[in-house]
Amino acid sequence: MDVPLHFAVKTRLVDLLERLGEGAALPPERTLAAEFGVSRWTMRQAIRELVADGRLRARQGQGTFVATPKLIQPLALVSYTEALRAQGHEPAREVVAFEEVDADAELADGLGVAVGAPVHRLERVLFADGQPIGLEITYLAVERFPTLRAVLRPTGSLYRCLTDELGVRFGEGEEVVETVIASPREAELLQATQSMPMFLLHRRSRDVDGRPIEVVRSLYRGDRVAFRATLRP
Amino acid sequence: MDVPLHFAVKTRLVDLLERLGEGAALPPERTLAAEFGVSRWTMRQAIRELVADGRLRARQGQGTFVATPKLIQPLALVSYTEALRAQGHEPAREVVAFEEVDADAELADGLGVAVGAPVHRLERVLFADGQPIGLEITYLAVERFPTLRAVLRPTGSLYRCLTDELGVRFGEGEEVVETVIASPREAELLQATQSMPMFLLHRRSRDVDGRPIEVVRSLYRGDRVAFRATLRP
DNA sequence: AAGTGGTCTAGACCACTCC
DNA sequence: GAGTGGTCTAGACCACTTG
Repeated sequence: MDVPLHFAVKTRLVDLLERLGEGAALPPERTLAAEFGVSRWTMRQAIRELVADGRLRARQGQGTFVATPKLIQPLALVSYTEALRAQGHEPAREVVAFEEVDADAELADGLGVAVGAPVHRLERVLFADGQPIGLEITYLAVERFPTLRAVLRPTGSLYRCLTDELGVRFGEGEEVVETVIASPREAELLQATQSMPMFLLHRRSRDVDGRPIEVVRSLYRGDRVAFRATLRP
Repeated sequence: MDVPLHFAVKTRLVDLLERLGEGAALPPERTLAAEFGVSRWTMRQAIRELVADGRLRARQGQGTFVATPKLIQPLALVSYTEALRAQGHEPAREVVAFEEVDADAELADGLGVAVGAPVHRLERVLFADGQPIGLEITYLAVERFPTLRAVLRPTGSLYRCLTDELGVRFGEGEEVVETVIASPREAELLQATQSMPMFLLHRRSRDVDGRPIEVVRSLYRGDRVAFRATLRP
């Protein structure tokens, strides 16, 4: 046995799902395990990896299906709404929380306020074509944007609100991208399988005068999303 | 049982590894499972996630240890050598393969050559402080760089060779970043646990005149690496 | 009620490292 | 040889969706 059994199974499953079309249903795990002559654990390990790779989608109580390609999002200071529309997808948002919190050391540093200063905390689930793909938590200083709660339509574009109504001119930002495993709460909000790899993005953006605008922590489903960055020397 | 048992175990393990210092050894899986009153499978699931998150490192035959923080690499058209040195780490490379292949449709498109044209294929493992963190496969057109094999020192910087010796002036590039699960071969080359989440990067870069330079496919260990991008509006 | 994927157990054997 | 993590089995029960 050169490679692990579950990987051989994975390879055979790839053949199978390429013969089936996009959206097609796979046979049940138990049936596949019996057909392949492996235990259900081994079959599930193979399926689990294909789900993480974005090749399959598993839905409890329904079955396992061949997935559609990943969505590619730009890594840039642009509106989620416009970026998605530009690619022919339908964006939507759902507000999970919109509250005021006290800045901890990291937030204070990123927003240029004192530790303990009031900070807007806006947590939203991002949808593409009706499916949840990301969870975004945005922090903005209350001191700088005191009217935000009054001006922002929760289902509208935050970037549009900031630029059009509050006169913000975005300058430069930086984003750190890493992979993490989703927590149960995060997986539930994103309607994703638990323990799946996700992107964790940490963003700090500034306006054209170099003043801090926002600190953003976002979580995107690794099985549904990829990012495109423009590189410079 | 609100959250899955393995997640509760994971939470308790985080407490434990924060009490232990960086580099400290954890008790064996079987011992921990007994202490926590769970099966070894459940304990392994929790440990597996912490390894994927970059909090633990498991070494077969040795034990499990508290990991060091992730390395942050720039998403930019810069030399791996210089980027790593700038952060106080020691870069190294190991050539896995350096051969000529025929361009398939995707390579031909990315390199601006005809399908079937000869293409350099340089596959290297990237190290930081002696540990493998990435696997990089670079494709360059033989037509454009006929002397590459003669000029490039395999353990040296490709970017330095291209700019200093072959007169290339890098312009702009684009990189698509996604998460994937490592194959057994890839995991072995990177001395990583199998089935771990990794970054898959697809890069195309051009010179200042807009001519294609290279197509790069890289795989970075998700448990050891994060990326930093500079954002523009 | 039946069938699906999701979690978990107990136990086995293998591969590797160190003594 | 002893002890470690890595893979795999057989079987159980739970949670969810659809008829």
